[in-house]
Order: sequence, then structure tokens, then C-alpha cells
Amino acid sequence: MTSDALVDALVRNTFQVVGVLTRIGAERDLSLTQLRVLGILRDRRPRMTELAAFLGLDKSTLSGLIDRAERRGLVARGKNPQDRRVVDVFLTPAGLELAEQMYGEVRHALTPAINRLDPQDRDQLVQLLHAVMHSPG
Amino acid sequence: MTSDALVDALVRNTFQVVGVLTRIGAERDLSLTQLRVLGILRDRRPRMTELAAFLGLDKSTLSGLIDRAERRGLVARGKNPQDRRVVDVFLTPAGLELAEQMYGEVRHALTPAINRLDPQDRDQLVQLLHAVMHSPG
DNA sequence: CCCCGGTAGTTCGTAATGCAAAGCATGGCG
DNA sequence: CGCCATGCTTTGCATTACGAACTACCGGGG
Repeated sequence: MTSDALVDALVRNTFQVVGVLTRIGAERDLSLTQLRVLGILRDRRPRMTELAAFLGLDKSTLSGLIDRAERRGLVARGKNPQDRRVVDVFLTPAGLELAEQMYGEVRHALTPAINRLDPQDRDQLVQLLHAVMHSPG
Repeated sequence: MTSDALVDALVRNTFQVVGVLTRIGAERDLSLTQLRVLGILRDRRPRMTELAAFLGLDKSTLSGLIDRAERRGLVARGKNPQDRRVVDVFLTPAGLELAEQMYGEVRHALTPAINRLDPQDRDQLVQLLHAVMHSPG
């Protein structure tokens, strides 16, 4: 069955990339989740609940996560004047710099793999991944 | 830059699939790592150290992981007659059944995504993923 | 205006994950 | 036999994650 081979390939690819991300995070003492938080916050300023939903985590998990990142000066909590219950989260300058830096490393780590494809195959792969991914179920 | 788009797509794809796997594992009280262990052991009988290396985890982490899986009757430890220091790990029948069952669910969960591609695009995607993945660095 | 249910986050208790360092048993070499 | 290397386990610690209980705030109805 073709779709079995595709499922296998997707799962293998997933753990491969997870390995790269985990390693790069670990070099900065960041878990996969923390790294993902930084990645998400690069271009967003969500409230706690939104971020939790995005990550698929419980609100209570996020409190601790943001606590630790805040203690390290990577993110900050902001009060929302419209509704004083909500807490907005955003990157500090240090957090933004770290995020960009790690993104560069991810890019660097994946470059040898990517270079195995010629440019038109890269475009093709981007297209196929977009087709497969968007709104999964 | 095309490769930026590809890096983004690979990372997004990764977290998407991780989400699916995590959810399916959680329904059976299995972490992503435990699920991965079951997946790996479907067609292998490695020693502890091999499995740890495969997962990118410390040996000591694996002891606990296998302890818990063994307590639940999913895996077993076997003695290696050639070298009595070595511990081989393998699935019990229950573990194998669970692994196959979850693989089916993963397949099922990814089917709507996969069906968004026509068969020739699926083959193409499998080929591209294989090209990108194999021996990454 | 005040009460009241609902929403946003935090706190607390617990289990699992992961690492590093130390320990135990076995293997293999001189 | 002595000794070091290897394979795994144990122990101590921080992080991750969940659920339940708690606090603070919002908005509507009486």
C-alpha cells in the first residue's frame, strides 16, 4: 500500500527533525517545548490560553513553562488593559535573539539534507508538505 | 529563500505529526517516547544500549522507560547467553498487538491528510522524504 | 448596585521523563 | 590473578505534564 510507505516516511521524518530540534535546544538548555514556544512567539503575542491551545497543552502546564522562561529572561508577561484577567506573553529582546539564533542553527543542521534536493524538488516538497499539512483533522 | 520555506514546512509538519502521535499515545497512557519504543521494537530486538542510541537517550533513562513498559506487560527483558551483561528488549504479544493497533490509528489519523494528494503525488512525497532523510548528519 | 455564573491564570499534588554520577556485575586482556 | 572496560541499574535532581482546587475578574439579571 502506498499510503503505508507515506505514513512511515512521515513518522520517520518527524523523529528525525525532532532529534535535530531537541539537540539544538539541549545545547541551550531548552526542551523541545521551550524551543517551540520561542519559535511561536517570534511573530505573535498570544494570551496564555491561546498559546496553550496552540501547543496542545493544559493551561496549568503553561504557567510553569512561562515561569521558567521568564526567570531566564527569554519571555515576559504583559497585562491586557481591555481585560485584566488575561496575560499576554511575548519575547524579550534576549528571547528574540536566541530564537533567531536557534532558527539559524536549525537551518544549518538541515542544510545538508536539503542540499540533497535540487531547487525544483525543494519547491515540490514544500508544495506537497503544505498540501498534506493544512488543517489535518 | 526557498530553503527557508522548506525548513519551515519541515518543522511545521514535524509538530503536526508529533501532535497526532502524542494524542494517540495519550489515549493509551503512553508518552511519545513509549509509543516510539513500541514502534521500534515491532521489528527489532535490540540491547538496551542500542535502543538508547537509537532514541538518542541516556542508558539510565532507558532503564526507567523499560521498567514502566515491562510493568505494564508491553515489553520484556531477555538475557543474552553470549554476554551475560547484555539485556535484550522485545515486545510481548500484548505489546505487539498494542503497537499494531496504534499504528492503525496513526494511519487512520493521517488518512484525510494523505487523501489530499493523488497517488502519484504520494509516491513523489515518499521519494522526496527518503531523499531528504537518509543519513542526515 | 450587588450577586452570580463563567472565564483567565495560578497553585498544588502527583507521575513520567531525562540527565549525570555512582554502583554492581561481567567480560577480556596482560 | 589483577585490572580496566563495558552494560546496565540505582539514586538524586530538574523539567514536563495533567487534573483539581483556588483567586481574580468579567458581564448580565434582578
